Amino acid sequence: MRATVKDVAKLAGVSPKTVSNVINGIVFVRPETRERVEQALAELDYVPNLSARGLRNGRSGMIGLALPDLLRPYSAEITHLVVELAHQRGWGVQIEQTAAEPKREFELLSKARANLVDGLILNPVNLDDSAVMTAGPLPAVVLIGDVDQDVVSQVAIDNVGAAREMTQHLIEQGFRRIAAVGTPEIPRGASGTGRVGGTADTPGTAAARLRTTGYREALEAAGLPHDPELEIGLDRWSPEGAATVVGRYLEDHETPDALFCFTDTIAAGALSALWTAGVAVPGDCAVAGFDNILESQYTVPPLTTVDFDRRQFVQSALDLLGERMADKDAQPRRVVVPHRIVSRASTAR
Amino acid sequence: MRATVKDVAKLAGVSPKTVSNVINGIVFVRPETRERVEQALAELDYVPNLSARGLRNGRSGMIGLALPDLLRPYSAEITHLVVELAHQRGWGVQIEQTAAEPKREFELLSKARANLVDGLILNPVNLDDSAVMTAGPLPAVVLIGDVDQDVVSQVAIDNVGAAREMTQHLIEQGFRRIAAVGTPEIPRGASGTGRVGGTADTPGTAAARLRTTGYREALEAAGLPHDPELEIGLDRWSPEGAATVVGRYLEDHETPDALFCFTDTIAAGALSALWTAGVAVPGDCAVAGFDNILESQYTVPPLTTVDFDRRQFVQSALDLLGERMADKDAQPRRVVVPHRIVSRASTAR
DNA sequence: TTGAAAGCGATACCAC
DNA sequence: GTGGTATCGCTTTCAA
Repeated sequence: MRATVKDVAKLAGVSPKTVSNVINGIVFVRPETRERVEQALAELDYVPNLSARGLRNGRSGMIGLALPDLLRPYSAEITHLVVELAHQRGWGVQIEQTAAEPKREFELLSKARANLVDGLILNPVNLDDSAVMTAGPLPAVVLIGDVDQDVVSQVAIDNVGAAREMTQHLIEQGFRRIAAVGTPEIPRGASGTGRVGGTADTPGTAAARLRTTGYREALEAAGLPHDPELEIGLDRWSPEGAATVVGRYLEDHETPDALFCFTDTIAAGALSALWTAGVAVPGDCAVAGFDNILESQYTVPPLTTVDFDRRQFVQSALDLLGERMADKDAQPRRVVVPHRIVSRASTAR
Repeated sequence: MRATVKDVAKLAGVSPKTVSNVINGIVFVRPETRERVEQALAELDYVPNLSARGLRNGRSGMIGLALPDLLRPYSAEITHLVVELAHQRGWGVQIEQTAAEPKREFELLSKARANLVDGLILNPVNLDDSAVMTAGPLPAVVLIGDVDQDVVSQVAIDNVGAAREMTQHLIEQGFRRIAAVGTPEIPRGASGTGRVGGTADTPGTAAARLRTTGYREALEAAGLPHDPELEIGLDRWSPEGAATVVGRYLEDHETPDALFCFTDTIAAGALSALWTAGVAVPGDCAVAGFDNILESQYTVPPLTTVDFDRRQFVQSALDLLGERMADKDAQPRRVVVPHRIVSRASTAR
């Protein structure tokens, strides 16, 4: 059986409380006592039982991280940073995948209330039916990603602005027929074309709607026509989906001047489809992405994309989470992390 | 304050034990009693305290997953599967990054012994100085990846065989001067060239050594000369590292017929470097990878690579872990998951 | 079938 | 400074 504080206390000839004091190092302990205790700790190879500590303290020392789809390189980057930066604060990270199912988000919040995690970083896909909006006492939660709420703290980027600027950038490069890839897809029904314009009440992820808005704003500002045919819908932001849909699109549509893909992952699929179709990039069709994942610097050709400081993004999320964990009644705050356009060969003229 | 079993019991007019019985559903409870309890549970919005449960049961219901570098798409795929498949078994997943530091591996094992996780899936980079080899009572641990030990259970692929087959495949395609990218790098000292042959006592990761061995075996079997100049060392398996090293290599070496990159991530960097240097793939130089990450199907051109059933890989790891968690004295087992060569355009003749 | 009470291990309160 | 001791919330003998 593993050693407990009691065993250590007995061996060191002190009380459990003293052992605890030594371990947590808050109260002053006489050096010679400390010495004895530490020796006993080492001798018995003492490891504290974190469940017991958690029970007593009401804190587990862990936070939860819930992302819609862990499979994507983007998720890997977020996870990497959360784990690294949380570790610096002495927090462990429990990871979850919501797969865009609100049900899973509920489970997570409940887990947080079950004291298994002290806080939760949640990337909701669609807040309308998301768990956070339900009334009731919430654990410490920080939302990452752009959704419209002010119930809990949030860190986001300006999706509309970024999409507008990217579209504008493409226009400035001289491209005119600019397609958007990843616009909201009709969830059910006659989705034969796979294209649909997002309106206020159109289903789809928040980011998809916002980026579509920015795209349209830029077109309008430049006096370019809004062509619904150029909004290519995707029900899931995956390379396989993008490759399939873009490939099919190229078969029966005139090739656009440029594709503005709503994530780099989509762009990877699009590049693949264009290559398969024998369309030169950027010569016959330019391609831009969004997120600036690490891999996008090494695609062929390198990808123009929207960059934001992911480390600061995550750091902010942890800051906000820390605030809420320390003070349950802290005002929800919203942090917007700046972004910028990174222009690479995929949109060169 | 949150409701406890006691509160629920009081409200339902029963004892805590009965509430517990209802919650865990093991013992038969009279339907009308159950009804009352369930109503009370709902009314008080009861959520069990998992720390308390963990303390009492000695199990937390969570497993740990420790990967060397969470940043990679490969890590994302593993994490995705572990989270999904563990969830099916009712396990939560705590995630960690070892960054190839044995120190972190130690911390994790200690965390496992601290009852925060019931088991640990560990992907060690270099077992020689890895924590698992230290004596002492180990928690349930399963190793993923090819390292040489029989202390704990392990799931792996045949790295030597796969590398041999891939090299052979390239030879069969007619390539002769085949370079290997990702061979073990000298840790310190005169690493001016960035190339070094791995020998038995050469430092480097286990996978790097094993894949190098397979590569050499195939060359030898085909009667091709072993040219140390064709073993391109990498200290870290990242696209940026690969792009830099391969780019530099191309400047002062004759371009090989083919590059066998030891991961798809390396291959992505290599493809980028070749594109930058104006070397056509596969026309002037073929490229092959290893792992068949999702993105490799969509690179330009699509990447020939070594595929293995990642889902089965992870499923096996969880099976083995389950065994060890159920029976501490279960014999360590070793599962080897089959692999196959997937030939795509990047090595077409 | 259900109730009473002990105890998992660590910590904080209150004495000394 | 340090020692007893109650307590966190849940589960589980043992009785009834």
